[in-house]
Formats: sequence, C-alpha cells, structure tokens
Amino acid sequence: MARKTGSHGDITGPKVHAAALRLIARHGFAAVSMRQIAHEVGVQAGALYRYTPDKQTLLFDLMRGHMDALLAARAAAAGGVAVFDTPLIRLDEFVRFHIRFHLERPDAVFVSYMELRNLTPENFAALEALRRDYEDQLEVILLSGAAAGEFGLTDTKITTLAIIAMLTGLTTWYREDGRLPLTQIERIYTGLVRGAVGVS
Amino acid sequence: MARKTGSHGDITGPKVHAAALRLIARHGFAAVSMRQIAHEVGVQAGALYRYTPDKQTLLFDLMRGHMDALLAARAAAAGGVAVFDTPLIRLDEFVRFHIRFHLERPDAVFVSYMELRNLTPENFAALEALRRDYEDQLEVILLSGAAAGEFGLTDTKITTLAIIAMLTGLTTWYREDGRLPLTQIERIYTGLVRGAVGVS
DNA sequence: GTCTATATTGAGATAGAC
DNA sequence: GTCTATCTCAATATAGAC
Repeated sequence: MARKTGSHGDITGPKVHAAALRLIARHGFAAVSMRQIAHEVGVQAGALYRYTPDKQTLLFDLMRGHMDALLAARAAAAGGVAVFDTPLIRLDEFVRFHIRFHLERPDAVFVSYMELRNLTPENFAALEALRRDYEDQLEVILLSGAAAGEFGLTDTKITTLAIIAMLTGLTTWYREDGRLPLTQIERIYTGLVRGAVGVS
Repeated sequence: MARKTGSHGDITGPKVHAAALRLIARHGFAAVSMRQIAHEVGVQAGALYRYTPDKQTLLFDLMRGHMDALLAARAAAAGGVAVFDTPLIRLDEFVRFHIRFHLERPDAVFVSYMELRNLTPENFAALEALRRDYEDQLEVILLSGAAAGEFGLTDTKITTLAIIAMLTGLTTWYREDGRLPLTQIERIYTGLVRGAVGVS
C-alpha cells in the first residue's frame, strides 16, 4: 500500500519515545523542552501532539513502559526456574537478571528513578505499585531462604531494599569498556549479595 | 548597632539557601523558579540576586556546601578512632556515620545525587572530586581489612561503591516514624555490610 | 501527519527608586 | 537590602493550511 507523502506515524511514534528517553535521561524532564525532542526526531514541535496529549503523559508512558518491560522480563525469567531450585540458586538468578536488565537500558533506569517527582500524584501512585510488585519478587526469595534455614536475615524487608539499592547503584558507574567484563561484575555482586544474606 | 530598615542580609542569605534546598529537593532544579524561591523566603525575585550571581551558582553552592559538610564531619569522626581500632570497628563506625549524616539532611542528599546533570561541566568535575575523596575513605578501611586478612573481598573498588549505594538507598525510604528505630536500622545495615565484606 | 503561525504564560536577569 | 518595573527569551499547547 502506498502511503500519503509525509505520513510516518508508525515510525515517528517510537522515535518520539526514544528521543524523549535519551534527552530526559541526560538533562532531566523539566529541563527538556518539547522543541528539543521534536528537533531530535526531525519534526516540528506541534507534530509531537499527535503522539502524546501532553508532556506529562509522555513522561508517564516512558516510565510505565519501563516498569511493564521489567515485570514482563522478570516473569519470563522466573518461569524458567525449576521447582526444585534452592533459594540460593534463585537469589543468584535474580541478581544476574537485575544487573543485566538494568545495564541494558541505562536511560530508562535513570528516568524511572529520577523523575518520580515530576509525576502527578495519580501517575506516581501507579508506578509505585509496579515497583513494589518487583521488590516483592526478591522478598519472596529471601523469605523462602530464611524459612529453609539457608539464609541468615535480620529483617527481610530492609534486606530486600538494601540489595536492590546496591544492585541498581551499579548503573551509575558501569561502563561497557570498563576495567571488568560483565560476567565478572555479576560474580562480584552475587558474592556481595550472598554475604549480605548470611551465606558464606 | 541599629540597622537600616529593610536590611536583613545576614538572615536572608541562609533563608535563601534553605528555601532553595527544600524546593529543589521536592520538585527538581529545572522545575523550580527563582520567583518560587523568593516567595518562600518572603522577598521579591530581584532580591535573590544580592545572594547569588545566578541560578546555576546557587545550585552549585548548595551541593558543594553539602559535600564540604560531609567531608568535615567525616574528618572529625575519623579523628576520633583509636590507633589500635581494628578494620572491623572502623567499618562499623563508617556505616553508622554514613547513615546518621545522610538521614539528618535528606534534602541536601537528594539534591546532591539528583542534580548533578544540571551542573556546568566545571562545577560537576569539582563535585565529583569531593565525592571520590569520600569514597576513598571507605576504600582505605576495606583495604586495611583485606591486608589484615579480616575481610574477604573480591574487588575493593566495586565493594566500596556497592556499600555506599546500599547505605545511601536508605534515604529513599526511611521515615522517622517508621517501623524500626534508627539504632535498630543501624544494626541491620552494619550486619549487611559485614556480610558483604565476608565477616560472619 | 506535518507544517507554520500564534496565543498565552512564565522564565532568568537587570535597572533604578527608596 | 528590597522593591517595582521591565527586557528578552522561550516554554506548552492549539488552530488551521496543506
């Protein structure tokens, strides 16, 4: 089917999201103008409003898209563990999953953790619920390890949050051409996490 | 000495910093206007320029003030340790210090970690140097513990960054009226850190 | 679906009166 | 030291031509 000249909706849409993610990660939501995003896409500012009703919704869509992808990828990964896998095996797998997923999309991670303040209260609440869903998946692993007597935990909830903060912090300094290969970094972090949950 | 009416420079200056810190922590640097800050202080926008040459310098002063205070407080605390204190004792002390210092000034912590993107390159470089000075103090403790055979570390640098990320993450969820008292939280985190460095 | 043009609003910063 | 007034510029968002 021939398209009308100048009709590029199916390609422009994703480009708007990609450009917005890149720019907001670098400069922050409030510091980025719709004009800048349009320029990056290669259209005029007015054209963006075919793809989002307003700037706030654009931000929310980016952040919700990231959390949806995180939960979907996590569900797929968790579906792959065997029923007889120990809590420790599942913990290691979670650590590797978290590191891989977050390092593969640094811009989305940055935006999702830094721009919560710029969401409306309703949008903020929606994202917080998704974030809690994800945290709960680690907490379940910790609880099962504690119940089995394999982990030594003082406080499951705090340990969950502490581990996630430790792992996500990796995104602030990791460079692809850095000193260590990713597999080695994964080994170091699984070791740190094992220590934190009392597994030697 | 009687002052001229309307002359409040010695009191307005700190108020400008306090108001800016509060507002920027809540809404982000780019989202806060000089007019909002002025309103919070109780003056007109033009009056702010008696206390800062521009908005960028105001941000930098806030962030550098925080890092200066951090390093000064750390120097004071490190000066209090006895020469015969073990690496483990000094590690525990660092953890408690970091938690206390950061929880006492959540706004400054928030601004210092979130607004790095909004600094000019020169100002950014200056702050990064201060941050590295602080991280080095933990790394020195880890190195001494490893050298003494008391800590089991795979990678000192990464462990340093991982511990600091874990501890600072606390500021994102801690509430004064929360489930646990601060002393108990400190105990949990010292336990997590001990585990991460291979001390049972 | 994208453009140009524009309505409206508010930003950072400065000048000069008091 | 603070105010009022203002310059200059750029923001979000919309309207209507093509």
